[in-house]
Parts: sequence; structure tokens; C-alpha cells
Amino acid sequence: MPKEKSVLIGFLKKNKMKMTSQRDKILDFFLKWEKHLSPDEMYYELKKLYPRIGRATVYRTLKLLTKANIASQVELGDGASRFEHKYNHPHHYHLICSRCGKLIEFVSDKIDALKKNISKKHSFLPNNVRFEIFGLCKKCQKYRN
Amino acid sequence: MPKEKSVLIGFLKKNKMKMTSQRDKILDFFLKWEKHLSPDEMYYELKKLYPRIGRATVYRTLKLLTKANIASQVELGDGASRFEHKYNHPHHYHLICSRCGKLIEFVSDKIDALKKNISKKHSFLPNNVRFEIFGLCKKCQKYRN
DNA sequence: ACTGATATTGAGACTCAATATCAATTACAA
DNA sequence: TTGTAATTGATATTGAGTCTCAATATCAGT
Ligand SMILES: [Mn+2]
Ligand SMILES: [Mn+2]
Ligand SMILES: [Zn+2]
Ligand SMILES: [Zn+2]
Repeated sequence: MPKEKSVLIGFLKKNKMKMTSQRDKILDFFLKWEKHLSPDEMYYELKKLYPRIGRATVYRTLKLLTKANIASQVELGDGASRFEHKYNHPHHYHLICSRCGKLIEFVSDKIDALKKNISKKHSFLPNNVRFEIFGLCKKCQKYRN
Repeated sequence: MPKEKSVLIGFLKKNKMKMTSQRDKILDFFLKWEKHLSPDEMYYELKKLYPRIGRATVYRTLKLLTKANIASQVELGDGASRFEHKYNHPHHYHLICSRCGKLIEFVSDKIDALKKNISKKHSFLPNNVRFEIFGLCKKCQKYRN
């Protein structure tokens, strides 16, 4: 049993919620993919495996996984939210190629420090930072646009 | 005549496009507001003044102003894009209060430097950076959530 | 193992932002 | 002034995400 499943079960218990076969399947599926699927993409894939699953359940479960710190939601500038693994993954940021969609991840304690400094300066209590660089990846720089 | 209007006219000429009364009105309206309106908000306000104006025209014109470097588009995490003045405005970033929506703007050459360093390290040609801190503003910290 | 209160599910309707279509209108170079 | 190419706007459509609510599943307490 993956650790994430224990985490989920613990979270559910703590909140008087119930473990269900749907939640189990969605979690399994989510953990199998390494990166950045949108809820609808997951929904259509899951539908192939389990035709009776509902779209609302997928959306609800992804929110649940986010609250349980198993997933986190990122916005990559296409019109869809995407989810990635959070449990035991370092907090990181993204370079995004506007041409081919390539994603590069990186960590930066400088960004984390900036977050603190700037927040302090403005009496702001920070929760969540987003830092993304859009541009062209190495390959795509060869082409015109 | 505001400078932005000359810029727009120049941009249109260069691209074999035409100046129209709608574009003129939308630009005027956009320049009057200091900040961060969504296209639909602008559409409904403009509709009051000029009932015959079309929603598609507002969307199209805001894209046009963006291409002409008069406006820039920002995403503040509610489900709508928003536009702010770009011409003669310094490039800046945002602190966003998750509770009341308050917006604080700030500039940071450290962020600009990070953009360059990180991009270089990954052979990435950067175009556009987004940096946003979500959290609670001073007032909202007093309340529970 | 059973039971009942309660949490969950899922089909389908709905919302909201944004885009596409296309006939009618308008701008402007020549 | 005129011809043509760009623009407009009413309307339909898309697509992500949420809501509703009757039917179903879970699980704590016995
Ligand atoms: Mn990532
Ligand atoms: Mn701003
Ligand atoms: Zn690329
Ligand atoms: Zn606030």
C-alpha cells in the first residue's frame, strides 16, 4: 500500500469522511502518472477503465487529495488546472515552453526567501507562491515562432 | 489625445488594420480605469454607454491592445483574465489577498534577475514571468479564515 | 453480522468565460 | 467616390468546472 493511501485514510478518518472504491481508484490512477494531468484528462482515462465513474467524483476527489496534501494544483496558462504529486515531492517551480508545452521543473530557495521578504514588507501573511517563466525551450528556439 | 491612442493608430497602420469608433471607445474606457478589469466587466460597463457594442469586439480589442503593448493580461486566480495598463507602467508583480481580493503591486529587480539566471541555466529563452503571492492582507489576518 | 445515520456517488442540468460563425456594415487607399 | 478588405455583433458553440438530488455505499455502534 502506497504511503499516500495511508495518508488519505488518516485524513478521511480525521474528518469523518469515508473511504470508497472510487477514491481508491482515482488515487491509484493519479499516483501512476508522473505529471500534470488535468481533471478532465483523468476523467476520460478513468472512464475507460471504470465506465460507471462520474466526472464530478473525479473533480471532488482531486480537491480532496489537495486538502490532504497528496496532490497540488498548478495553473500552466492553458485554460485547465492540473494536478501533480505533492507527498514527498519538493516544492518547485516551472519553466513552460509556449511553443511545444515542454515543462522544466526547478527548485529555488531564493524564491522562497523573496516570498518571505516581500510579504513582510507589506504586512502580508503568505500562503502560496506562484512563479512561472514562459518562453521557448532549447529546441523551439531554432524555429521562428 | 493620449499617447496610447497614437501608439494604437501606429500599430494598426503597420498591420493594415483599421481604426474604428469601437476601438476608440474601448481604449478610452480602458484608460479611464486604474486597474484590473475583466473583459466581461468592461463589456457590461461599455454596454451601458454604447448599447450596440458587442462582447466579441471587447474581447478582440483587449487582445489587440495587448499586442500593441498598451495593455497586459494578468491572471489573478479567480476564473477570469484581467487587463491592466502597460504603456509607461513599470513591470510589476502582485500580492493577492485570498479573502477580500485586495491587490498589492510591487516591483523587484531580484525577480527579474532570477528570471535571467534560471533561464540561462536551462537554455531557456524567457519571454514572460509570473510571480504572485497569495495569502492574507493585513486586515484579513485578524479574521479566522 | 446487522443496522441506521450519514457520507458519497453520478447523470444531467447548469454557469461562466471565451471563441467561432457569418451576413451586414464600415474604413480608407487609390 | 468607389471597391475591397477589415470589422462588427447577434447568436451559437465550446469547454472547464459546479450544482442538484435521488439512489447507493460506508462504517461506528451494537
Ligand atoms: Mn511540477
Ligand atoms: Mn498590476
Ligand atoms: Zn518547446
Ligand atoms: Zn484581505
